[in-house]
Parts: sequence; C-alpha cells; structure tokens
Amino acid sequence: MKNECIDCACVLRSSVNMKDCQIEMLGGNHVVVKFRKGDAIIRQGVFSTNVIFLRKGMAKLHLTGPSREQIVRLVKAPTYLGLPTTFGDKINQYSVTAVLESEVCFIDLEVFKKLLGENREFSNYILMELCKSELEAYRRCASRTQKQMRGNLADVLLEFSENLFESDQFTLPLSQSDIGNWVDAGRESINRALSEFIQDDIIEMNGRKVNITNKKLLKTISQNG
Amino acid sequence: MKNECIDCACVLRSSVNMKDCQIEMLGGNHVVVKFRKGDAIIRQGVFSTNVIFLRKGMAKLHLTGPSREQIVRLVKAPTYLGLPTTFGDKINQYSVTAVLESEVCFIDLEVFKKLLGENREFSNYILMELCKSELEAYRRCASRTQKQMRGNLADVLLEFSENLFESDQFTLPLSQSDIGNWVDAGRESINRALSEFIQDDIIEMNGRKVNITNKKLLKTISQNG
DNA sequence: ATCTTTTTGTGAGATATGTCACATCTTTCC
DNA sequence: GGAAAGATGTGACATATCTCACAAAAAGAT
Repeated sequence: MKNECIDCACVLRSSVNMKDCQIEMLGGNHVVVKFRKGDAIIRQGVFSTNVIFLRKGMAKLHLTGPSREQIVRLVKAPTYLGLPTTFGDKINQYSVTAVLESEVCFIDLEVFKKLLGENREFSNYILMELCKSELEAYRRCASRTQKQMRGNLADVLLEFSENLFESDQFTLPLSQSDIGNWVDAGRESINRALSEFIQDDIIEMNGRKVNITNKKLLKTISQNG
Repeated sequence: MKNECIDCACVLRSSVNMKDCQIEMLGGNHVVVKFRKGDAIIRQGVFSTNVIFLRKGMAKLHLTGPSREQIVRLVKAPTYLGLPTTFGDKINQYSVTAVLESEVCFIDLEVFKKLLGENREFSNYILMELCKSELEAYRRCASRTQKQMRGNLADVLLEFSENLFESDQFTLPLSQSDIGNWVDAGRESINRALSEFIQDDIIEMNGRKVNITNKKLLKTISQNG
C-alpha cells in the first residue's frame, strides 16, 4: 500500500518539518473513504475515536437545536473535520455531512495524539486552527443574530463565492431549506429574499446555479443588515 | 517575591505533573493585576502578547457586532481568558471586561508557549479546553437563535444559578440591557419578561438580587423555547 | 417510464419583538 | 447634598419573519 499521506495537503501545510517516520506512522494508520453527497461522515451522539481529515469535497457541520437542525459551518477540503468533537468529548457533539462528493481520511486518535506530542510545529498548527475556529464561531454568531435575513443571506452567498468556490459563479450545494437552517430563517423567507435579489439584478439563478452580477451591492447588503 | 503560581488553581488543575522548574519559569514571568467591575481586561482591536489567567472574579467576553455590542460568554475564575484571541491572532478579536472585582495574572506569551512545548499534559489540557469552548459556542449559538426570548432568559438565569454562582440566590452582575446584549433582545423585552417571571412566581427580585423559587418551571421554559 | 418524495414558488394572516417615548428610580461624582 | 448619568418600568405602534396552505417543478426510486 502506497503511503498517500505524503501527498496529503494536511501534512504538507501543517508541518514542513514532519519527519519521515512520523509520516510513515500516519500512513500505516489511516483509512481513506469516499462519501457521496448527503452521506453522513460524522454522526452526532455516536462514540468516536478517529480524527478525520477531509481530502476532497465539501461538508456541512450541523447539530440538532431546540426546534430544528442547525447548520453551524460549511467547510471545504483540505481541512480537519470535527477536531473539537473528537478531543472535547468521546461522543460526537455534532454531525458532519458531505454536501459534495468527498474523500475522507480516518486517522486513529491515539496515533494523532502521539504525533501532536512529538511534533511541536504540528501541535502549534492544530492549536492555532482551533483558536481560529472559535473566534470565527463567535463572530458569526454575533453576525447571524444581529443582522436580518437579507444580510445573512448575502453573507452566505459571499461565503460561497469568496471562500468556498472562489468564483462568482457556482452551484448551490444546499437546498433553500438548508440555507434557512444555516442563517436561522424559514425556507419561505429564503426563497422570497432570493427572488428579490434576482429582481434587483444582484444575482442570476438557473436552478441551483448562481451567478453574482452585482457583488458590490451584495456586500453593502451584507454590511447594512 | 513569593511564587504565587504554586497556589494557582490553573497550575493545580491543569497539570498534576508540572515540574518545579516550570512552575518557577511561570512565577518569574507573570504579573498579578486587580480590576474593578466595569474595567476592561482585554480590549478588542489591541495588540496583545500576554496569556491571561483569571484568578478571582467574573468577566464577560464581548465583541462589537454589526449593530450592537454582543456578549458572547460569561466566565468565572479560575480560567484562562482569551486564549483563542491571543493565539489565533495578534490583535485581540474580542474584549473581556470584569463584571465583578477580579484578579488577573498576565503571563508572557513566549513563556506560555515554551511551557506548552515542554509539558505534554499541560498542552493536552489547553487543547481540551479550546475544544470544549468551541463546542459550547456552537451549542449556545444554536440555542440562542432558535429559542425565543423567554427561553433564552431562562437559560441565563439558570446559567447564573447552576454554573456561575452555584446558588439559587444571587445578585445579577449585569444590567438588563447587558442581558439583552447577551441573549439578543432589547432591554425592554428583558424587562417585561422578568416581570412576567416574577408574576408567575418563578423568581423573586429585589433590585438586582434574584431568588429562584420555581426552578423546575424555569427549566421547562428553558427547554420549550 | 411512472410513481413518490423532495424542493421550490407564492399568498394571507398571526405574532414576537423591536422601536420610540416618557416617567421614575439609582448610582456616581464633584 | 445636589446634579448628572445611567438603569429600570411601562405603553402604543410598526414590522420582519414565522406559520399554514396549496400548487408546480425537479429529482430519485422502483
């Protein structure tokens, strides 16, 4: 079996100085699995002893809130998945579901911990990632609760265009009701707001294909609530 | 100068096996400062190179949202303050303000990092803490946005009683408008809801002194939104 | 290909909460 | 001690969004 970890973006990015033996350790203790869109990668409430690395694709983090499913975050490869839920608690505290065809690498938690202990650069990288996620979570929560729907929807569209797909044209990987679950709005409200955006020549839509035609205005809406 | 770190709850809690020389290193590189209620301990937007440990007291984490100040979390001693904002970014991404008389210990970031590298148990503890905070942030955000005000207010009262003061009687360390900034509601709404709780014999209030008389009902309200 | 399920589009009415306005009560500070 | 600033009560009204209801379109399954 060829050691795929050498090509793995996580290893490359997170640690320039990872030793050969450490990469080998990783290589000998991981399993690569493919997921189709809609498949659950991590299930809330289930016992877990694996660190998961998303090699390819895109996934949503979500948890069951008091009244409905709450999408917390969308992530794209390459990234670690569910570090907080793996370290913070043996039982998964949230779910992760593929929203596009994805490829995932399961790494044994003990092996991962060993690596953290041995390689300081690597553990620094992980620490940093966690800190950034937490900051991001705070910022987003404040944003979501204080802005009204149009602003939040604009945020989501910008997130797709600037971070997730890095293009002004993309295909929405989420249904309108999922977008609602992300920005805390009803499916109907999202639908109406999208129609307004189209009316105002901010976006064009064809099925789930989106083309942002007036990004400037979209950003204004995002800022002004 | 006596090494106060030996008595410090952080050291005791986080690492049974901290070596003497490591404790000494901490002791030689920290400064203890007192804050009165209302004083800013960490300021959003300011450059920072210190890890901060809250020895005594209570503080609120807050950041400037799109339209108003958002309180993210209330913490009580003993705890680290602003780890994510110190590691994740050199510039503070949120503020921390004392809500009660507090005592804080500033630790040089480099010293702290050195400690992390040398003591694996300690770095595991910190990693764990970060993970838990992130999970908590996700959970709370979902809760806040999905529940309506009465439920959120009930949550806050329960948080005070169960986690922060560990008593059914306590004095609110926040104004009603701050509570509003915490649960994303207007000051007036909080006021009205508190009055309702008093009317319904769930709590008694005398100025800012609160006495929870029907915790069971309060929990029901917290759950049912 | 047809049936079923999910997703999208749109209307009308209900409602929780924001906003403004003002009065009273506390605390702070000179 | 008295003035100024801030915190609390409380009413009336506006409004963004939810909820329910139903139809059409698209996607998946057998």
